[in-house]
Amino acid sequence: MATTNHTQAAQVPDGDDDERRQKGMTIGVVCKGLAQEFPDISISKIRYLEDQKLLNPRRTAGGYRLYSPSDMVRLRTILRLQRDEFLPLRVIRQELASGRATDGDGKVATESSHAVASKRKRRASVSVTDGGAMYALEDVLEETRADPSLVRELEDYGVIKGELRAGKHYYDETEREIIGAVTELARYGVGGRNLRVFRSSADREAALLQQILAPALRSRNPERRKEALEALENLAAVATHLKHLLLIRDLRKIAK
Amino acid sequence: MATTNHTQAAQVPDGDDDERRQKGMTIGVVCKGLAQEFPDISISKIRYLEDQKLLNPRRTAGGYRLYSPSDMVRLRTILRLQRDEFLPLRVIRQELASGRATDGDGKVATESSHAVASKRKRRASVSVTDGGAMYALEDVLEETRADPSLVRELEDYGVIKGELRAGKHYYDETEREIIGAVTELARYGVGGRNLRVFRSSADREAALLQQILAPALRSRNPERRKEALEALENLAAVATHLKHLLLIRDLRKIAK
DNA sequence: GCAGACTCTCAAGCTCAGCTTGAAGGGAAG
DNA sequence: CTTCCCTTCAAGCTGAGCTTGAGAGTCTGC
Repeated sequence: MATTNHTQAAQVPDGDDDERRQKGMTIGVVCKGLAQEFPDISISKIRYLEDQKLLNPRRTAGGYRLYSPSDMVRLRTILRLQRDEFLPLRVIRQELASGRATDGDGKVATESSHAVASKRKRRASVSVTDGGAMYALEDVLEETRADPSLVRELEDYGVIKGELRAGKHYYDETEREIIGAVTELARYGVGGRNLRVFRSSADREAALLQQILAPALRSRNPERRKEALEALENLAAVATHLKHLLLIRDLRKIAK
Repeated sequence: MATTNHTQAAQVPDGDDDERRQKGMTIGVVCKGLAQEFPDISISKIRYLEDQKLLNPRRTAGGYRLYSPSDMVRLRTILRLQRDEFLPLRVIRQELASGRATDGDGKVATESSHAVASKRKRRASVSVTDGGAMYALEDVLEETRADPSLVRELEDYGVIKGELRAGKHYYDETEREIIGAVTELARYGVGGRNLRVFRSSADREAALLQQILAPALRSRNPERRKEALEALENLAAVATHLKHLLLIRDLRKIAK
């Protein structure tokens, strides 16, 4: 940790940067890179976080951990939630699982440590209005560590559809996250065929919400339409929250 | 926590209320009073908080602690910050010292109109493992601004069930939030009968998750069971996230 | 193809926050 | 005066969040 490097790239020839992006960084490199912002990071701590199911980096053939850029983002998020929001790991895990934990990123150099400002930043992926960003299949696979056959399955089921550009498949942000979530579920043993359950309930709800907001949505008055879109988004958020609560309620019966 | 009390108020005649306001309450009374919202409160814990300089109640000539109403507010704030925001005591102490801790219930009337669902801070309620806190019907109505008839409707539908203690209805944290969410939906025009949609999908998912974790949940090995419970919780979070993404996906088609 | 730096797993241990328990006693109220 | 309820203080317990060490394997450059 003692090394005083501002830019961690400085030590490394430019050529390696590409290589690192592809291959990922080893745990020691990751650790040194984070030592700037998080002085009490350590290799063993990073391994511990993995042990606690907060990370899941790729491995080399020999078993070495390889951290991708998105692993880094996730790791940084974890450390920030821990340091700034005082969240226990168990809660951070949940926050990440529920997609709630997009943090403010930033090359913000010296954020005076304990500024606990809750910044409500809405994720693009949970917004009805599409951001428009697209991601290549290979990037998505790398980032989510998804099984390619699972992606095909999702396409077959019509859950996602992607887009074909120049012979490559591209997915929007929501689709990317769907793939991530499904991959996560698969790790717990929820197979592709079970997704029908989720899909059909989403369809039913969408129909319900549409029905309620249909008049406003069809309005030619742009102001009114915008309001309707906002309402739609809020409704979606509340509906999701309610569904979660009902699920919890059911699970509690099961669990006891 | 040895004492076995069901009802905290029942033991005390009405006339004492004034007296208590002036003289303050003893630690035992305080403890019983808080037991509804904070089931794991205890006399020793309250004393511990004082030891940690978070409280400083008056004393009688004989050395008994006497808690004033403002002591109660402070104590409640402390417990809420600890339970809901996961703040360590050291941080709570600072927050209180710097006057930042205005949170909680309060008679703060300003929160009326534009309070658009900004209270997403709630974390405790999304856990499968029930905290055990209970809230009186009137408090819930006041807090969620729900229509009493709506609560009845929910009970009739079997969505919530409440608990009858000493002639009063009590609800747990999840039920309280369900009431809040449903109230919010009602404001957008989603009526009670539409809740079937949500309810049935929750039921289906619960069944699915149960099926997957059934063996582990039935395990007699407590360690294994605990792991299963954690997995259940994570699964619930991911499943909810996925449903949200799917809903968003559907709504996008509708919106455009 | 070997040295040396780096990494792996797994079990045990360590520290601190946040309480709990028990002993030994004094105050409050019927 | 008796019966709870309350007091302090010291010791102990539990779980979260890592650290350490042993023993073994991997990677990289020369």
